[in-house]
Amino acid sequence: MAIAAADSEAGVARRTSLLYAVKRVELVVRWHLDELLKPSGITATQYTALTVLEQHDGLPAAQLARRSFVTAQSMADVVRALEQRGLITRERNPENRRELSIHLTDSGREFLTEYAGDVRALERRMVGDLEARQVDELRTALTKAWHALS
Amino acid sequence: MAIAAADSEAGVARRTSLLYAVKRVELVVRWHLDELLKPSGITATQYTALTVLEQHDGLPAAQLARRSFVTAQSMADVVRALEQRGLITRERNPENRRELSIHLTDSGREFLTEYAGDVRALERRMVGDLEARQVDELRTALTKAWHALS
DNA sequence: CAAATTTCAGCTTAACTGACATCC
DNA sequence: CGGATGTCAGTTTAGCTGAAATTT
Repeated sequence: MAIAAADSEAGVARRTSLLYAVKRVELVVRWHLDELLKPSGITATQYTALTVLEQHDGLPAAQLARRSFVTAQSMADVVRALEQRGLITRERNPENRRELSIHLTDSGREFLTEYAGDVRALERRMVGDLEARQVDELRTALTKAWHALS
Repeated sequence: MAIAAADSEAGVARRTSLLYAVKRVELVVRWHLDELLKPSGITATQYTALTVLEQHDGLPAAQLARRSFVTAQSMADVVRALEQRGLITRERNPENRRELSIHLTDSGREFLTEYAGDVRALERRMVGDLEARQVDELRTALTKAWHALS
């Protein structure tokens, strides 16, 4: 989807709408990420889930869904795919019999290692025209913006 | 869909991935925009097209598509919907007989005026925790990031 | 002839809503 | 019982690809 436009034009320095600015960055980032992951057969959504797991091992699917910004039902498909590829395993949480804790397998960790470089390169390329301080400020601003609307 | 995760967690101040940060802002912004536009029956995509037209009156659909980040085929549906609602008109460009120049109608302009306040409020709320200088830097950083990946 | 615009047709596929069982 | 979690089923719908006509 899209958002409010506004761009500079021959001479006139019109301020780009922030909503539009966020949108287009997200779109171009997604496009690059899709390209980058294409050979692996892993979708960007699946990749996100893996990186979330990397930081929060043992999460149940429902919580993984929240952190990945999809519904639990959608996450079920993602989890199934990742499990079939052997990148994750699920095991009953002994503390809570209704939960299935999800863990990265060695293969899953290897996968993340394999692509970490490319993803980092993408991120670096994205902020290639910014100074380190500006990158930090961008991250901070985005995080604050997210909190403000959540 | 989504992107590389990484967040702060009890104590540990892990740096949030920029890709993840952009993604989640985009998602929450879209959610608010959808809510805001829901009563009007206009989708966020249609709204974007209208704001693009506001700045570039007379654009043919194919160019409108590019600026709205969708294909020409997708834009055709958007344009049809907007035309049916009387928010835009299309007329053959006398300079170029294959083109259909798209123009906002008075009704289209009224629509934009009607929602401009709410959209601006959303944007302001989004950057409510930032100083004016930081907002400008955010806009600049996002624009540079987009250019760097385009 | 290549490139741009428009439009018809068909699809796909990712994510959604709804519903329900299980468990704490 | 309220609130999570997991899972089955069905749907949608937005945007896509493909293809062709027209014009420059």
